Amino acid sequence: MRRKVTLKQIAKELDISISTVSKSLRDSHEISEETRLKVKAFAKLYNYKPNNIALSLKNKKTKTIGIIIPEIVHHFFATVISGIEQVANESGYNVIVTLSDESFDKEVINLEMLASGSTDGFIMSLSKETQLKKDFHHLEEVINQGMPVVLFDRVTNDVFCDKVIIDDQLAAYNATEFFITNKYKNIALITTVDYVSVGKLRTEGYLKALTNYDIKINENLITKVEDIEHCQDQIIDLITNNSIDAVFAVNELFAVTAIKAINKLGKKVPEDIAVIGFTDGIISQFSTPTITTVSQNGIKMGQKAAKMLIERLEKDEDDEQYTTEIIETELIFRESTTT
Amino acid sequence: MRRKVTLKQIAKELDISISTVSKSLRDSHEISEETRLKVKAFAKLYNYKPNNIALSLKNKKTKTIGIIIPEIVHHFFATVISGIEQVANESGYNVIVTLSDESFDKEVINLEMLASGSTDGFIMSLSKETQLKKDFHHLEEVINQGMPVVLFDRVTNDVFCDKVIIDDQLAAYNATEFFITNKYKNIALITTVDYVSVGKLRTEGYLKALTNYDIKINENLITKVEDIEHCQDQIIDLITNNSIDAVFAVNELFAVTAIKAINKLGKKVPEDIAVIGFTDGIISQFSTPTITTVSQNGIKMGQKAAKMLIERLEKDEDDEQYTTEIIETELIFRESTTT
DNA sequence: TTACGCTACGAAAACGTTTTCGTGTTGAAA
DNA sequence: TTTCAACACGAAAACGTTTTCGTAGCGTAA
Repeated sequence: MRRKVTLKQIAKELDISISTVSKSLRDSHEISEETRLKVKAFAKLYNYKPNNIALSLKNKKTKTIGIIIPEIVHHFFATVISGIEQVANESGYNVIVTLSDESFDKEVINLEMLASGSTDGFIMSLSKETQLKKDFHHLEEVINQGMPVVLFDRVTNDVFCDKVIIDDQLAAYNATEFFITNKYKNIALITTVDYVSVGKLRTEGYLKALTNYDIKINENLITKVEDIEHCQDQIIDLITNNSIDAVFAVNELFAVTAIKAINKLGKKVPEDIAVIGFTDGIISQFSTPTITTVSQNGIKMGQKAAKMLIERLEKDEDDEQYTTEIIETELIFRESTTT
Repeated sequence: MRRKVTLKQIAKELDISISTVSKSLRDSHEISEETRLKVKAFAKLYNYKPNNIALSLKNKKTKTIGIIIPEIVHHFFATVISGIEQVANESGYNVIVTLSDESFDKEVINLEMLASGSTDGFIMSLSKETQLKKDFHHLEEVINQGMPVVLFDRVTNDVFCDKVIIDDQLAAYNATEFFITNKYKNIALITTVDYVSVGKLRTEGYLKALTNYDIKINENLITKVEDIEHCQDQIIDLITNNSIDAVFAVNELFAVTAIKAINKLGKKVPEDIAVIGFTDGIISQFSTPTITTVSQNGIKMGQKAAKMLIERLEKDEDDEQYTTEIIETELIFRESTTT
């Protein structure tokens, strides 16, 4: 087993000093060409690679970005990671991923762990529990220590940092408006409980659209799902007990569940009831019928977040001017709606 | 902005030596209780956390596991990461994820980058290109340097290391056998090109089942998809031009595409044609009809891989005895088959 | 008084780099 | 012959830890 070779070993082997080896490899003009070539040949032969850890310690930079997300099995978050990874790699950064599992405690633990030297900055989306507790001390702490943080998707106004979001309210407004202008009268909403920031915003967009078009809001048509695992019953209730011709769901899961419920009740999508979802994930693309949905463009979101973070990392003066970037959404028309 | 506090700063502030501070925080009996408490109080006040990078350099351990996978937006890989992350966290390890994007070069670059001190070991699944080239020098290199590697799912016999896989052949055999014993006569196979190791194995399982039950193999019923993006046409051809009553697909995408093609041709699943897929992902769970599939249990796979890696990391003598763990699969019955 | 053994702490090395500064040698100019 | 620059290299510090070893001060037993 050939262990990793260090500058010291090369120096010893060639009977020169460590400094000379280091300078040779970095093409310093201080070193004669003879020595330089000799060292380089030797280094190549032994496949020398500088030790990242030592470099990190010396430079006080790890060239690593920490990502903390609630769940990785959500397609949306996976696409965001993919976007982050792309631009991070281009700029020579690594990406270290941890999951909060929607738990406040895990979020704090992961943040603190990564903040102890492992990463230069963070890109994160808040866990549900954190949004519920509204406790952001852990974020303020790391920001205070000079580590930049970029929040995406599930953000909060209570923390001052860069953010990248979509205009959830506008996107929901547009989806609802599409229904309205296409003569749908009874538009149901399937949404989350209010403490999920994006869910609340999407609900507001729905309400705003109805109000703007002078449509009376019927609370019976609004279902707030408490327990995602068992949303099916609630949704079936909604569809059974009301005469509706359109459903706007704030995520894919609700949308597909609605479609299945509608089918089960002997009605057809989109002929009897049209459906629009949120998040252009696997489900929307492959469900039958395929689902018209609001595309969040996770890749772009990740790319933007990474760019913002890296930009802040690479300039030394830390200005306190934070920006919130809004990624435009798009209504992707598929089979669950007619035009 | 309160920068991170170090031992040196605490020492200076309290006018004692660095050693004393370090020992106090680690509850050394060498230090008087008075000093110990004083230091601890001060450290707590300033929220002292040891610098991971410095520790890594000193201990020659990073407590970090490197993951290299082809794609993160594949649900299966996401579940594996989730499994890895779980047991890694429990053992105090971090997880750093990089993506090869199915490219050999990116796989090599990421591996080398992480091998230069960033991680203690690797868990990876080979990129398609790597499997095609059969070039594993990069893996041998890091293994030779004493870094343990655990390969999962897409593995190779050409590299000596721990592996965790499912018995792809057996799983495919069982799925095919299910069709056979339920009186299905004309069982089609939709699979990948042969250089994808798991695809090949699943194909073999299908063939073996047919052979064992004395069913003549009809090459026309076997479609090897070259280009996943445009698999639809190939699959439509298959179903149009042959009289089949069952389809075994080696992944979710092929399965759902087959179902859509079958529907388009005016036939019904499962009444006219039954379908079994592979991978219990989002698609299988939410497609209409839901898809009977072979569950790979990515979570379990990730957990096992992480356990194997950590076990090897924590024992100092490196034995050359490598094991290949086989995760049992399960046929999950849903609506795309009748029983 | 001497010898010894604690107690409580500090100095320094080590991990692997990079970089600043110092210095010995050489050759050329004065 | 003296002086000085240029060249080529080495010593050492620094990043933040942990740990080994050394030791000053003090109390106690002989």
